[in-house]
Amino acid sequence: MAADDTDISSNNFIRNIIQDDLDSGKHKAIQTRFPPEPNGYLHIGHAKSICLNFGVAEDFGGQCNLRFDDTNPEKEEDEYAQAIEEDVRWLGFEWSKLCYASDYFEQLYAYAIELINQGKAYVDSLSAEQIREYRGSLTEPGKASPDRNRSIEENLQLFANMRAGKYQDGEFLLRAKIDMASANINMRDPALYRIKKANHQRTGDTWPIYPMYDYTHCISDAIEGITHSLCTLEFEDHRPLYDWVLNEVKTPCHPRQIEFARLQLKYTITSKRKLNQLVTENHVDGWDDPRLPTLSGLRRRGYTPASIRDFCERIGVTKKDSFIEMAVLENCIREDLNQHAIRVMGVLNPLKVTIENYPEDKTEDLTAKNHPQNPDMGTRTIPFSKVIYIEQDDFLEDAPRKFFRLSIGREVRLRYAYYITCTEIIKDEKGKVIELICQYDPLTRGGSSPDGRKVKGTIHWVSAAHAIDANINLYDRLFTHPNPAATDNFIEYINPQSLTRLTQCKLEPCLAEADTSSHYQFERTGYFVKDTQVAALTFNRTVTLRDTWAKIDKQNNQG
RNA sequence: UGGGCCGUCGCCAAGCGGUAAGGCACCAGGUUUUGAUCCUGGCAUGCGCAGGUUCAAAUCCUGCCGGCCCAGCCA
Repeated sequence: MAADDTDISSNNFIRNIIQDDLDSGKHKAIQTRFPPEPNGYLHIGHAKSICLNFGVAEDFGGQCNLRFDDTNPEKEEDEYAQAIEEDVRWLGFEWSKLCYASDYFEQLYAYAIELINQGKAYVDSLSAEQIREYRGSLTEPGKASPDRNRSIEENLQLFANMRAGKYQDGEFLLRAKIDMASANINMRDPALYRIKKANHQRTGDTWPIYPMYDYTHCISDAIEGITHSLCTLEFEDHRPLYDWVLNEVKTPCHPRQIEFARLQLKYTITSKRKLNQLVTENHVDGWDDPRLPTLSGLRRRGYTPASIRDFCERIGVTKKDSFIEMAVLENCIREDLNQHAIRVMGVLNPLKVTIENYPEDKTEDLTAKNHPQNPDMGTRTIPFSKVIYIEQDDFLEDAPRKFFRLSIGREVRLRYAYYITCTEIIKDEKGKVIELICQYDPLTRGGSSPDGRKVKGTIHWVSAAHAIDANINLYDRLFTHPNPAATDNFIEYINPQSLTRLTQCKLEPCLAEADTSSHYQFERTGYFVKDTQVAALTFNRTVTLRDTWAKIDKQNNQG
C-alpha cells in the first residue's frame, strides 16, 4: 500500500499547497530551485532550504535546479560556487539543471528594455543619498525623482549608454516606475539595474551594469519554469514586486513565491556575514571549522548527511519565527551514529594502571564486539597486558556510594577483559594520582565471573604497550549566548571552551587504520571521526554520548 | 507609531467547526559487560488575551496584547 506511505510528520503548508496545485490541475509537474548567492559557504540554515526544495521535487516527481544568484560580482567568488556544489551533493541531492542568473543577463536586459518601452522603467540620475531621501520613510510617502518622467526615447538611450559603459559607477540607475507613495517601500520605484564596473566570475568584463535581486530572481524563476519559488520570510514584502515584474513583462510563466521561516539554532550563528567575520578574523579555523554550523564544518565534525536531512525533516516548515534547540540536532546525529558507528575504546585522559598479579610479558588477544546490538558488524581482537590506561575520570579516591567506577578497594570490569580491584594509589609530590596498582581475577576473562558476582561498573581501557597516540579535539557550543546574533557584539560571546585539544590520548591499535569517512563510537565517551585537515592522527568528537552520570553528579554538586 | 507576517506544552510542530497527534527536552521505572542503546509510563480540562457566533470553537467574527521583517545602487 504505497498510498499510505507518505510520512505525515513531513507534511507542511508548502507541501499542502503543492499537493492542491497538483490536484486542481494547476500544475502537471512541479519545478523548484535552490538559489544560493556564491558569496559564502552553505550552513545548516541552507540545508533546510535544500531539503525543502529538493525534497519537495523528489517527493512529487518534479525537478529542482541549483541556481547561483550571481548578480553582485563584488561579493561573489568561484571558490564559493565550487564549495556549494560539493555541499549540496554531500547532503545527498542532485540538481536537474545547474543554472546561473548570469546566464540570463542578455534576456534580463531585453526585458528591461521592454519595461522602458512600456513606460514602466526609467533611468534616474539621483545619487544614492538622494534616492534614500526621496524614498521617504516607513510613515511618510516618498516623492518622485525629477527624472521620473523622462521620455521613453531618452531612457532607451541612457540605458543603452549604461550598458555601453559610458558612465561611472553610481552615475545612473534604472528604476521601475511603480508607486512612490506605496506603503510597501519595496514598491517605491525600486532599482532594477546599477552601474558596477566590476569583473564578474563568469561574464568577465562584458557587463558594466548588473541587475538587482528583485528584478533578476523572478525572471530567472520564470525562465526556468519554476512552479513554486520558495524563499525565506524576509522576502514577503518583496512578493508584490516579484509579481509586478512578472505581470509587466512577457515571461513564459508566473511562478508562485511562498515564504517560510529560516532556521535559527540556539547558541550558534547562521548568517553568512557573521560566519564570514568569524573566519576572516580568525576566531575559528576556516569555514570548515568543526564548531561552525556550516555544512563543511559539520562534515568535518562528523555529522552525516542523513542526520542533517533527518533534522530538517523534524524541525518542520512553517511561517513562525523559531529557534531550535541544539539538542534536536544532537539527537539526530546520535540516532544515526548509534546505529552505524563501530565501537572502539579510546582513553582521552590516561591514567596508568599496573595489574600487579598479571604476568610481566604476557599479551592476550581478547574479543570485542564492533556493535553490541548488531552482530553483523562483527568482532575484533584487542590486546591486553600488564600495564593499561584507563580514564582519569574513572577513578575517584573518595568515591560516593553511587560511583560505579574504580576506587581503592573497589572492583570494576574492564570491558571485554577482566575484573580488577584497586589496591594501591601512587601519587606525585603534588598529591595527584599518577598510577593505580590493581589486582585482576584470572577467572573473569572476557568480563564475567563464574561465581556470578555482581560488578556494577564497566570501564574502558587500552593496553599501554599496544596503544596508539592521537590528538583529540573536543567541541562545545561556539557561543555562550543562546542568540549571539541579537547581541551588540556577538564576538564577545564566543565560548572560550568551545575547543579543547587533547594530545597523547591512547587508542586501541585498530584506529591506526581509521579513514576519514568512518564514524566511531569511543565507548562511554562519544562519537568521533578522523580529522581531514591535520597531518598528525587526530580525531574530532562529533557529539558526546548521553551522560546520565554527569547529570546526577552535577545535581549532587549543586544540591 | 505606515506596510507585511506570526502567536498550540521548556523547544519545535500536527490540527482547517465535533471536543488537543508526534518529536526533542524533562521526570519515574525496567533491561544492559558502554551510568550508552533499548523498553514502559508520565508530561496542555488547554491552544497570546477578552468578548461574540454556534448544540459544539485552537479552528469562524470583533477588539486588544506580544513578537519578527522592511527605508542597500546586498541577496
